[in-house]
This record gives sequence, structure tokens and C-alpha cells, in this order.
Amino acid sequence: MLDKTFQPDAVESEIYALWEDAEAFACGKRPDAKPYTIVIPPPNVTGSLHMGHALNNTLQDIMARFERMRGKDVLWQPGMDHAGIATQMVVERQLAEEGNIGRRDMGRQAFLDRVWSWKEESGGTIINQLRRLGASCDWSRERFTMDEGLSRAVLKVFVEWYRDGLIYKDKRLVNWDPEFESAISDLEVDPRETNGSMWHFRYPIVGEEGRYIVVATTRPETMLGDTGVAVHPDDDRYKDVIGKMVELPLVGRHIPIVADDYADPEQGSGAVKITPAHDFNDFDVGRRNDLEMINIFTSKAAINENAPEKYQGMDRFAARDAVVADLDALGLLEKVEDHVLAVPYGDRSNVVIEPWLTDQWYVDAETLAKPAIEAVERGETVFVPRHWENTYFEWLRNIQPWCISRQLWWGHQIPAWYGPDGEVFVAESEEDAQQQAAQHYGKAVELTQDEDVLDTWFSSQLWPFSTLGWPEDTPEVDRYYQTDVLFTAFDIIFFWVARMIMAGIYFKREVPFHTVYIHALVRDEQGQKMSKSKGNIVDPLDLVDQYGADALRFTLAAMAAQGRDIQLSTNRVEGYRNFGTKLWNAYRFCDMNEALDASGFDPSGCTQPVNRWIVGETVSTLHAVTEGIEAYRFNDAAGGLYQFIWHNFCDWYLEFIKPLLNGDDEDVKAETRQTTAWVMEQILRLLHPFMPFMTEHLWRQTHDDLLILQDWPKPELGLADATARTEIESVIALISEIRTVRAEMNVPAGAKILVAVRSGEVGAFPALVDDAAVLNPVIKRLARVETVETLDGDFPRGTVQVPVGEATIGLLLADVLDVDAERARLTKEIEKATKEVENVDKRLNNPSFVAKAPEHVVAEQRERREEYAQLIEKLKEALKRLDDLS
RNA sequence: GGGCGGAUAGCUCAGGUGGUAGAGCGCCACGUUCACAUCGUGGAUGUCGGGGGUUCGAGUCCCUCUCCGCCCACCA
Repeated sequence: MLDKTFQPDAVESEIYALWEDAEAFACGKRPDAKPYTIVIPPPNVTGSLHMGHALNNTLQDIMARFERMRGKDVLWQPGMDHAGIATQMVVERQLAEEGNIGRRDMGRQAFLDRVWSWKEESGGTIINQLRRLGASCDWSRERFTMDEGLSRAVLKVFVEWYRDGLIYKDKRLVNWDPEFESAISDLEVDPRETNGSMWHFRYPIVGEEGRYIVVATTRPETMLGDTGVAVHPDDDRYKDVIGKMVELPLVGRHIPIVADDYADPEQGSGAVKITPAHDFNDFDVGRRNDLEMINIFTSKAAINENAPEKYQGMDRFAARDAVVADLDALGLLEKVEDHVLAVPYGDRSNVVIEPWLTDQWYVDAETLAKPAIEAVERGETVFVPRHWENTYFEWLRNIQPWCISRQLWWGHQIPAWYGPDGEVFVAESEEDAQQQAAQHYGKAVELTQDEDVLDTWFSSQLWPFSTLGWPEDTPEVDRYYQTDVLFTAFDIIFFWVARMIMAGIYFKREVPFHTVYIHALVRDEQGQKMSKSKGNIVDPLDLVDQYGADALRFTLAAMAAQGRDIQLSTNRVEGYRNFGTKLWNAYRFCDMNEALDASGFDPSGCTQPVNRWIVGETVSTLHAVTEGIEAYRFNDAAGGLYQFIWHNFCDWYLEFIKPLLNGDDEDVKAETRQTTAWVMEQILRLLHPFMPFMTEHLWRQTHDDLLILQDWPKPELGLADATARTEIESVIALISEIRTVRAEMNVPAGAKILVAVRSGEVGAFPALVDDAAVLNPVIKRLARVETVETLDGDFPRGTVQVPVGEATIGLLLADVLDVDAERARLTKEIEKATKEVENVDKRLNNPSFVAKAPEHVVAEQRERREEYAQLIEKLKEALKRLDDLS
């Protein structure tokens, strides 16, 4: 006998081990089946499971289990990302804490050895956390972006794109992270609204004693690198100074005043200082006007030797204060204003990013973007929800060159080698590079490899095929690419989704997936984004510990419909844990009643209306759940199951069959037991993708095989029985009516009552009136009815009249009846019904409604009116009778 | 500046093709009937953000306004 509640922690790991031992997650076991592929968004090797992962992987697992049960050869490809910056950061921090020497003192190879050993020991905890969630990934195929094979893919892509002119080296401004001393891409820059200042400086015009031109800046320290001042060519205020020089204060350099459209006469004074080496706009102005580019920062953003000696070595912010103070002392500070601006921060380092002039490698993203845009326009990949395609298009249509080199060590080292004169040789191996060099120079020369590594996303973009073995021509690439659906959150559409589509089209001539499902971001109960600094993180594993993985999974699935955000509250999880308990106890009930064996049962052969009814309801639930999952409407699927299991099956069906199972009609009993067992079996199958642990555990109470490997139920279209449905629904209505009135009339819950039916209306209550009817004890039990009388005359004194459909049933309460309460109840009912009639009449009395609305709508309204009119009449009769007798 | 999303019951949210609003939780009343108190039965609660339009009919379509959130770009 099972306990009263499910104990998830006691069985989850055991069940998971059963699945793994049976190789239930492994792909390739059904060579004749259609493949179905999902690649996991590879979590960072440094990562641990957060709620976003939990949602993301729950949805993938639902799909994987669903398609597996539908007979497909499912590959859910797992793995991890080496996460260049994040991982290097973790290890460097560790070195610092241990008081060890920094990575630069250690040397590259020693440092990398250290990172690898960190990875072996502490990396990838998230993989086991995914197991706890129940993820049915094919772990035998786990990949890592720095595996040998995946690294080979990176080399091949780099070399091929280089050869095709899509990768090139360029010297231009990049977003420089002074903390990591590395370039980062546009996407890794996080602009943060900041309250700052706008300083207005006077630059003396050379040769015009006492005349200044005023420029404004939010970054005063950059003036040390100014090489010009720009004004608009049509700005009358400055026409006469164009071409003249100003003397750059503190520095003494003479710099030109140039005319350039970039200067906006409306902004500030209309004159703008130009620092081409430290501002993206100024860089362009500098190029157009042939201005000098003077870099004034070191790689750590301190002032370098190109600035006056006084400032050299100062940190940029110290230099800012010094520059302002010095200009003020010279009387050249015109004013300071408060100013709100967006300051660029490194999303990982959290320090202010500086535009800095360096050599970096770039990908010509614009060229790659074109076919990626067209593919989505043609619908080769569809986003769900569709509107995310706008975001995708918007970014790709305005895409900038992608800076892919990073001045880090952890990652794929760039396969470029330099000759003694700086000539570059790009090749998949050093040997190839040597060969190229030998050919170039006519002799063997010493080569040095580019020190930099590639942006982590450079390898991630290959994930849908590099994990399958590409560039080798493996059977897996053939069979599982194109993958089916990608599950991800909107925040990496640019970082990852778009780039996978570009790379997939380029190297595989086919988009990597036909569907991209964009799910919500999970927030806390207050709608705040979860973050460590806010301390509002809900750890999914805590919820798993507390409520079980099934409860968390079901919650996430049920909430998956919400737009951009899911606000997760623990009482939702608790509610779905209770749902599991409900099913658990229903199963125990089945067990106690020997209703778990459905072998040889043909659901279409049922004779009892209750059984025919529940079979029909089961089949329509099957449809709803199947269609829900197919359409990625997980909330509909979960909601349909919840409604069916709790309300139809537990609340009504199981209550209906109690009198039958305790009765003495053996045929009815046998059929009912089998029906119950059959429904329970369907429930376990349908619920399995959502609650895999409990369903598997229950399945194994009576089976030696595994539920995970069972078939998804087949839709049996012939099983819906409209007659049984109508009959049972009318019984439900009758019982509900009686219960409602009992409660409203304060009949004690335990008290059994007498009811009466007038002889002319017995036909309306066949099962209630006929003691021999199968459903008779059912109704009596659920409505707590003692006996049923048939009256020849009218209802006696002390009767509550309850209209049910076409007829009226009387609850014989005799002296217990509170006449005033009953009068009030009837009056209220009449009012309600009258309002309904008025509403319907408004429509029916509108000639254009009758003329223009479709016939069935008009007929529906007429019927509705008729029903309510009848109801009112009955209620009025009841009221009159009540008054007559009292 | 460009774009996207949201505004529905006290709370969190569902409401593909327009026919007159639902769920869960919470709340109130009753209840220990032999699966389940992680439960059962019954109940209350909404000018569907404001305004206008299309339509016989709009939470659902169109326009507009207000407020909230987000993305991209810019910010001397």
C-alpha cells in the first residue's frame, strides 16, 4: 500500500537511474523512426541552475518526452559552453584568493592547465542539476565547446570565412574593457542611466586674444586627446573661425576648428570637441577631416605617455577631477550642469567601457545576415510567438561588424600566424601555416600565433551541427540536422539565435531549426528580475527539495503562456504539488478497489453511461493535450490535464463509481474497474511529460517496463458518446442544484433529505425516480437524498422548489424550511433571470440584429430567452405556492 | 529618436478565426461520508486602462490618449 502522499526525494533519483540504466534517453534506438532533435542551449560551465534554466529545460523535456512517446527517434543534445570571460574570471579570482601569482606571471600554458583542472573538478555542476529536474538529455552525447571536435569546427569556420573574405583584421575603435583588458562586442556593453555632469570648457582661439570657443563634455579627461573642434558649416556664429586653430588648454597643442555636419547647432554651444581615439562619433569626424588620432589611455584606462606628464599614470577618473580643477583654476571652466547620460558598462566586469583604438578581428556580419533575413522572411524558421521576428529583423538589418577577438587566454586561440614582417597566415594548423609561409617567403621562417582567443559565441553559433560531429561527415549530422525546435529566452536572440541561423545557412545550406520558441523571463513575486545583488533569487533546487521536481515542472509549464515575464510564486508550486497529491490519492483509491488492471479492455465496449462518459472525456483531454503541446501552448495542455484529472476524474467520476463498486451488480463492477484502470493509465501517459517522476513511479506499481518508453495514446475518434455525455451532465446538474439549495437553505451538511417529483414530471428524472437504475444510488449519495417520492398532487407545505431543466424537483424540508429565507432566495433568483431576459430582449428587439446576425446566433438567443422565461415562471409558481401555504 | 510588449475578479494571470468573461490562489459559510484536510461542498467579487470608430454585436478588429515594462540607437 502506498503512503498517503508522494515522497519525491525518496524516489526521484532512483527513477532517474532506472531511465539512465535503460538508456531511455539515448537516440538512435529507433532507426526506422523519424528523428526529432533539440539542441540544449549550452549552459556556461561555470553556471548553476537558475529559474530560467528550469523553465527552458522543462519545456524542452516536455517536448522530448512527448515526441519520444509518439515514437520518434529523439535526440536531445546536451552540453556546455566554455564561457570565455566568465570562466577565466572565476579562475583568476580563485588564484587571487589563494594569494597566488596572477595569470600573466604564471604564463599561458600553466594558466590554461589550471582552468582545465578547475573545469574537471568544479565545472558543470549544472549538468547534475538538470538531472534532478528530470531532463531526458542523451548524456552519452554530452559535448563541450572546447572539445577537440568542436574546436576543429571552429578552426574550419574561421579559415573558411577568412578565405571567403568574411573575416578580416581591422584597426578601429572597439569597446574596451579595462578590467579584462580585452575588447568586447557591442552586445556585451550595457548602457546604464547615470546622473553625471556636463562640463563646459573654453578653448582659446589662437591669434584672437580673449576669444574662446566653448565646448561641452561628459568626459573631461578625454580633452587631453582632443585633436580638433567641429562646428556646423552653416552655423553663422562660427563661420569666421573655421580653419583657425585653438590652443588646447593644459596640453598646449594647437588644433584646428573644422566644419562638419556632425556638429549640431542646437546642442550646447554648437561647437564640439573632437577626440578621435576615444569616441565613436569623433572617430568618424577625425577620419573625414584628417585629424590626428592620439591615444591617451593605457589598457587599464590610466593616462599614458601621450598626455602631459602631470596626468600620466592617473586613473581616468582621477584624471577627470584633475583636468576639471586645472581648467577651473585657469578660468576656462564656463559652467557645470547636471546631466543624465547612459554610461557604457561591461556586462560581466561592471566597469565603464572605453572606446579604444586597437587591431581586432571582425566578421562581416552584414553579408552573412542577408540570407538569414531572407530565410525567416520565407518562413523557413518561424518564431513563436511570431512578433519576435521583428526583433530579429531589426537587429540583422542594422547589423555591425562583429568583433570576435578577445585578449583572453581561455577559449579558442585564433588560428592566425605572423611572419617576421607581420605577414599573416590563417590556417587550420600550424603546419599549414608553415607551409603557406614557406611558399610566401621562399623559405621556412619562425611564425608566432596570434595571442588572442575568439568570442565565446563564435563557437556557440556552430552548436546545432558541431555537436553532431561536423565538420566530419558523421551519420549524426545527416540524421539529426536540421534540428527541430530551439527553446530560448529573448535576451539571446542576437547573441546566439541569429548567429546560429547565419552560420547554419552558410555551412549547412539549411537553417538550423524550423521553430524558435521564445519563452518568458522568470521574475520573482514582485516582478523583479532575479539577481544576486537584489538577493531575490529563488533557487529551483530549493523548490525541488521542498515540493518535488514534478511540482516545479508542472508550475512552469502551466505558466509558460505568459508574455515576457513569469512571476513565480511558491504558492503556485505548492498548489501543483497538491495536484500531484490529488492524483496520487486517486491512484490509491484505484488500488484499494482493484481498479488498476485494464488488460484486454476495450473502451469502446462500455455499456454504462458513467463509463462511456469518462472514456469520452479522456479522449477529448487527449486531443487537448496533444494539440496543446504541438502548438507549444504548454499552459493549455497543463490546464486541460489539471481540469480533467482533478475535476472530471476525481471530483465526479470517482464519486460516481463508489456506489457502483459497493453495489452488487458484478457486470457493472467489472466494467467500472476496468474503465477506471484504463483512464488511470491514460492519465499517467498524458501527464508523464509534465510530471515524469510520479507518473513513472505509479506506472511501475503494476508494470515491469518503463512509462517513458510507452506509446502516447492514440486518438480513438469513435469513443465520444453524446448520449452518455448528455445524460451524465444532466445528472451532474441535478446534483449540483440540490447541493446549492441545501447550502443556501442551511440544511446541515450531514442531514439526508426527502425529495419529491410530481407524477407528470417523472420522465425528467429517470435515474432519480427509479430505484433499480444504476445511477440511482449515485445521485442519492452525492446529493445526500434519503428517499424520493412521486406526488400526484402539488408539493406540500415546507417544500423548496428547484427548477431543473424542464421540470421541478421538490426538497421536502417540512418544518425545517425557513419560509422567509426561501422567499428571499426565490426573489433573488427571479431577479437574476429577469435581468438575463432583458439582456437577450435588447438584442432580439433590435431588427438589424435579427436581420443580419447568423441564424444560429439568433436561434441561440431565442432559446436562451425561452429558457429563462420558463425558469422565471417556475420560480414565480414556487413563490406563489410558498405564500399560499404559509 | 525607432521599435516591441503589457493594462481583464483582492493577487498572479488565461482568454488562436468578433456572439456577450474564466482559472489558480486568496476570501466567506458549511463539512472529520470508508482515496485525499497537500481535502470536500457551496458562495461572493469584474463600467475587460480612458476616449472614439467599424459592426446587428468588440475583452477580442482599427484610430487615439494615459500609465507601466523592455529592446535598439543616440546623448558635445
